[in-house]
This record gives sequence, structure tokens and C-alpha cells, in this order.
Amino acid sequence: MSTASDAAYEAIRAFLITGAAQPGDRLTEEQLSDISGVSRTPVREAVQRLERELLLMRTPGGRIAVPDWSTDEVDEMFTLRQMLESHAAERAATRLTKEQIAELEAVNGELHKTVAHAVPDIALFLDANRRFHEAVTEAAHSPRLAQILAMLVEQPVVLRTARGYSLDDLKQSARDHDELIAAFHARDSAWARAVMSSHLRRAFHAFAAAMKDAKDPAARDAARDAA
Amino acid sequence: MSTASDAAYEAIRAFLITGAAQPGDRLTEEQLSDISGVSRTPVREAVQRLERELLLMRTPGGRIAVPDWSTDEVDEMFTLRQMLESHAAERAATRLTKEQIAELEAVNGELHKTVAHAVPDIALFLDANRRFHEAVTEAAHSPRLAQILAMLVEQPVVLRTARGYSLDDLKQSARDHDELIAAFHARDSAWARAVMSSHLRRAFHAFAAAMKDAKDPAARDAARDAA
DNA sequence: AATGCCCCTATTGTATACAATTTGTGACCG
DNA sequence: CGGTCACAAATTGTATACAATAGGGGCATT
Repeated sequence: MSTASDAAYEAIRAFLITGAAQPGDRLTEEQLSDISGVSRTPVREAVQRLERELLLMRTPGGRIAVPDWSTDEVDEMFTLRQMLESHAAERAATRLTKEQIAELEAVNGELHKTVAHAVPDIALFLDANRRFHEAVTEAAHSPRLAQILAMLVEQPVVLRTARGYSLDDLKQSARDHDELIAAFHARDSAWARAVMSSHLRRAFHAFAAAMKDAKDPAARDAARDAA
Repeated sequence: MSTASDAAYEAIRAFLITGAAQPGDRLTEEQLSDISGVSRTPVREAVQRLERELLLMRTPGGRIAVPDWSTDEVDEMFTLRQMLESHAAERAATRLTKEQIAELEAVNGELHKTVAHAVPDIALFLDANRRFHEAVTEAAHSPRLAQILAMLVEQPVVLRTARGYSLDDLKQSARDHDELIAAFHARDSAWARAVMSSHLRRAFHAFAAAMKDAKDPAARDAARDAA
């Protein structure tokens, strides 16, 4: 896509994902124009794009707002993602080249490294995780599927909450990926599907726990003290 | 959404769906501006919308083109739709109100009427069919799911090919809907899911057969003569 | 003090002019 | 005769000015 429109998209997306905007905030095209340094025309295109990726929404009156996701909505999103990404894994199992599997192993190696220490690097973890899932989706060779998944993953609410994941959750994720790679080596579609399915469902519960903590820090502190 | 942008969307959509544009055709924003009677700005917004609904695509150089769907791509689309709409039916089974079920029965009554004669009214059939599926999707109470399904259904290639469906195919569709309604009455999620799943898979095969005929009329004529 | 109405301001929507980019064409060279 | 380079025309991308519309605040009325 064109440079200005792209620049606006990237700038606004970064603005949203880094958490500079809070759910419920209302933004104007002019503000976003200032942030991204281009005129309102490409900003409007970027906003449309971000709207369909669910990173922005419109109020009934047509104003731009930052969506506020309820736990129910995130559940819904994870359910859809589970359904679609399991399908992607199933297809990928019979389509991945040896080189692509090696690539997956390399990416998951990086991911393992990010959780090897007591204080994991969440940003690096999320990046490696994203690349892993993208590679699997890519290997499914289904453009529509890829397009749909692109709008389900990388929701700010999920990224924000990632800080609250326990080290065990993160390590288990990396191990899930290991097992997925094993399924790919075996060219076992059913295995791949099952692993991906439970992987994402576990991720949802990790998310729900982190979200609960974020909303109710007292409970978390009590639990930590008890431990 | 705003009037001009909407008008452009509707006009261009009608232009595409009625088959005035052939797959592979290239269009310019100015042409579309003439068709819809508004300036290029709202046309560009409409084009973006139609792009994400897969009714238009961009060439590598950024020109607007009418997509040419291969049978493989339609297969992929039906597979995704099967997966998602089965899920919708499953959820709808426990969420539909009595009134909504009655509404479904009414809509399917209309649908039955359109195929009661030797020469079915395809346009009316498609309209009733769309409303039936929309009502089920709506009852699933899952906005993202609805959003995703909206971009998968109503592909011009499917609508164009509908003329080639056999009367038996159409009647079977109506009966599938009857069974789905029975599953809803019974509040049986698993049943609803299974019916929707086979319904859409059958629809795909009906489509594939009609598509084959359209591309190779000689084979169809030979088959008819033999019968 | 509460409530409804109206106007004013802020914001989005649309058109148009201009800039950048792509693509086709044709001349020129190997 | 084929290929490639450059140029021109067509097309998309961007900015800006103007129009339409929504929302909020103040004022009047009860």
C-alpha cells in the first residue's frame, strides 16, 4: 500500500498497541493526523483498516473510539481463533516444507530463550510467538484464512494483558510449540490440529487469569503472599 | 455510514453482483465514480469495503480488478464457511427465541414456495436463503463471527453460478433448513451443527457441478440428451 | 432544581486540485 | 527481429477547502 496511508496505519497501530490510548478513549481524525504526520485522507484509510482489525471502532454518531473488550468478547475471539488456527495447523501439517519446519524450530528456539530466565522478556516473547503462528498460518496456503486470522490476533487487550502471564504459562506455550513441530515432522494433521486447539484454549485461560489479576490486584497479592 | 459512501458501495456492489463486470476486468476509480454518481473520495472508501469482502481486488500495481475465483478458492471459502456457520448454528440452538424460530419457519416457507414450480425463481430463492442464514448467524450472538461470515457469503461467483443449480438441489436446501429448524426446536446444538455442516458441504458440491456445467456446456447437453 | 429545546462548535463527510506512480507505447540499439 | 530504455498518458495517492452533521452547553420554561 501507499506510503502515507501505510505510515498512518503503522503510527496509529503503534499508538494503540503500546497502550497510549485507553479503552473508551475517543480520538479525532485530526489528532491521528498529527500523530502520523499525514493529512486526514490517508488517516481515514488507516482508520478503516484498523476498524476492520477491531483495533478501533465507531460510535453511533460516527466518532472514532478505542474499543473496550469484555472478557466474553475475548472468549469469543479466542474460540474463533481456536477453530480457524486448528484448521490452519491441520492444513500446514501436510504442506510445510522441511525448510519451513526448520524455520519454525529456529523461531521457537528464540521463544524458549526469552523464557529461560526468571524475568522473561515479554516483548521478545510476543514477537517470536507472533512469527511462529504467522508461519503456520502461512503454510496452510489459504489466503482467506490468513486474512481472517490477521484480524483476530494481536488485539491490544491481549497484548496488554500479556505482562500478567506467569512464567509457567509462557514456558508451557513454548512446549506446546515443540509438540506442534513434532506433529509437523510426523505429518500428522489430526495431531497438529489437537495440539493447536489445546494450545489456544490454554492461552485463553492464561489470559483470563492475567486479566482477572489486572482488574483485582489485591487477590493476586493475597495469593502470592499465601504461596 | 454516510450517504455518498453508502450509495457508492451499493451501486458498485450491484454492478458486480448482477454480472455487469466479468472476472479479470479492470476498473478505474473514475468509472466507478460515474456509475455511482459520487466523487472519487467516497468511491475509494466503497472500494476498500468491497475489497475486504473479496468482491474486488487490487493488482500488484494498485489497480482495481474483479477477482477471478478458481474452484479451489471457492472450495476454501465453503470450507471456512462450513466451519464458522456450523459454529453459529450450534450457538443459535441454545439462544434462539420462539419468535425467532417462527421467523425462520416463515422465511423458509417463502423459500419452499420459490422452488415449488418447475422453473424456480432463483433471485427470490437466493434472497430468502440469505435471510435464513443471516437470521441464524444473528442468533449466534457473536459480532465477530457475523462480521467474518459477512465477507464469506454472497460472492458473485456463487451467485452467478446459482442459475445452474438443479431443482433437486434447491429443494434439498429447503429441506435442510427444515431439519435445522427441527434441531432448533429440540434445542439440540450438536444436531444443528451437523445439519448446517452437511447442508453447506452439499451446497458446495451443487456449486461445483453447476460451475463445471457453466464452463463446459457440451458435457451438460450430452448428459441431458442421454437422460 | 430539573428538563427540554436551540444554537454553536467540533468533527466527520465530500469534492476537487495536484502530486506521485504505474503502465503502455514507440523509438532506438544490439 | 527482439529487447530495452525513455517518455507520455492514464491512474492512483494525498492534501486541502468546503459542506453536512452530531453533540454539548447554555438558556428558557416549569
